[in-house]
Amino acid sequence: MPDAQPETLTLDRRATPIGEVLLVTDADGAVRALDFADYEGRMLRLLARHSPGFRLVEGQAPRIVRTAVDAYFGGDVDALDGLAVRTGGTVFQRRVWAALRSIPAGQTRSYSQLATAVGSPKAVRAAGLANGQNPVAMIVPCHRVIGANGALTGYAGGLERKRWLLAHEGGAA
Amino acid sequence: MPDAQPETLTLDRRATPIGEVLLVTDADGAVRALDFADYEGRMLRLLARHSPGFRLVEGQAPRIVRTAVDAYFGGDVDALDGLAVRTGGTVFQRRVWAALRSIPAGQTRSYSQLATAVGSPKAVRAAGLANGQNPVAMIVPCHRVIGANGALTGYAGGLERKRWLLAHEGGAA
DNA sequence: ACGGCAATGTCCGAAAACCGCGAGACTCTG
DNA sequence: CAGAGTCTCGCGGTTTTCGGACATTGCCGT
Repeated sequence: MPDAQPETLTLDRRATPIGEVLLVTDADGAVRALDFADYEGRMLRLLARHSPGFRLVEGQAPRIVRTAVDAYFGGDVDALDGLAVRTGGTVFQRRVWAALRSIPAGQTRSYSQLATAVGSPKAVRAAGLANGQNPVAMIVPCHRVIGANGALTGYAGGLERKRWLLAHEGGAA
Repeated sequence: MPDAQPETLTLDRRATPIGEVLLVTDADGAVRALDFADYEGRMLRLLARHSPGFRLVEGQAPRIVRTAVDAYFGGDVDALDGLAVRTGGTVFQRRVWAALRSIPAGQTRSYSQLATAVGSPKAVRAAGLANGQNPVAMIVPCHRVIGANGALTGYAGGLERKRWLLAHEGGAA
């Protein structure tokens, strides 16, 4: 009488200039989560919300993912564009995350522009909130959203890293 | 820029003596849901709770599953015992559902016995509720639980069917 | 015998709180 | 007066919280 087996996800760890990152991928090679090692708790919480009842085993992420991450930090700032991600979340959240992926490296948007892009021009704060709940940092570039006045306002991994990422991508800021 | 692809599940429909049943299986061949066609809404709701963000396509369930279902209705009442199921749910619910699978065809248990079996002898009502939220009818035999006085008390697919199933399994009742 | 009640884990709906914002009004300096 | 800080408030989706309801049963008082 075989019974329910939870889904198995792979947890990889990679060193980067801004600290170790955690990289969770599924059986299809899609990225389920990406976060900095010092926010492991937060990542697991988001992961649990999107994929209830999963099981995490340490291991290597698919080569295509690993090389893309390394290439990004190596200077090829568009390297993450082709990676497949898989997340749960509400309709609104997915719209926000999809909109994020269409912001090219080196550019930024304001929260207001983001809200407008998903069709709810007045849901500015909600957009900010959805932004912060993105489980897949960097690949879904939530760091490219800043305040209307140019201030960096907030980042789940710490403003230091947001600043570093934007500088790395060579934007005006 | 590929984006989140929801998990794809297969929906099969099979005719039985007590009406058409819906049969949802995943890529691993595990049964995610099984319910009667006239309760499709309820099934989708449970499915959504356990596997948020899935996509359903009509198709055939794996042969091993189809033949088992047919064999069960054909008279081999133990045919479903070997099938793998996969569900979400809380710890308590999973314990209840696991306990259900250990009730042999042709036998029944009371809600009280069920609660005792999962280690919470006083959670009788809770056990009943968990019973009713079983997404995989028949394979997880929630119909084999009846009132302490022998009454059939309730069944998500209708008491008619509960009665039919118990008679089909040849129990004393 | 019959009716009422307590115990238990979870879901459901409603209401309230929470924010990675932004615009406009206000103050306070040079 | 210009300009930069500060404060206040409205915005809207999500999360949290809370109060019921339930596929029961055994006990207690009448």
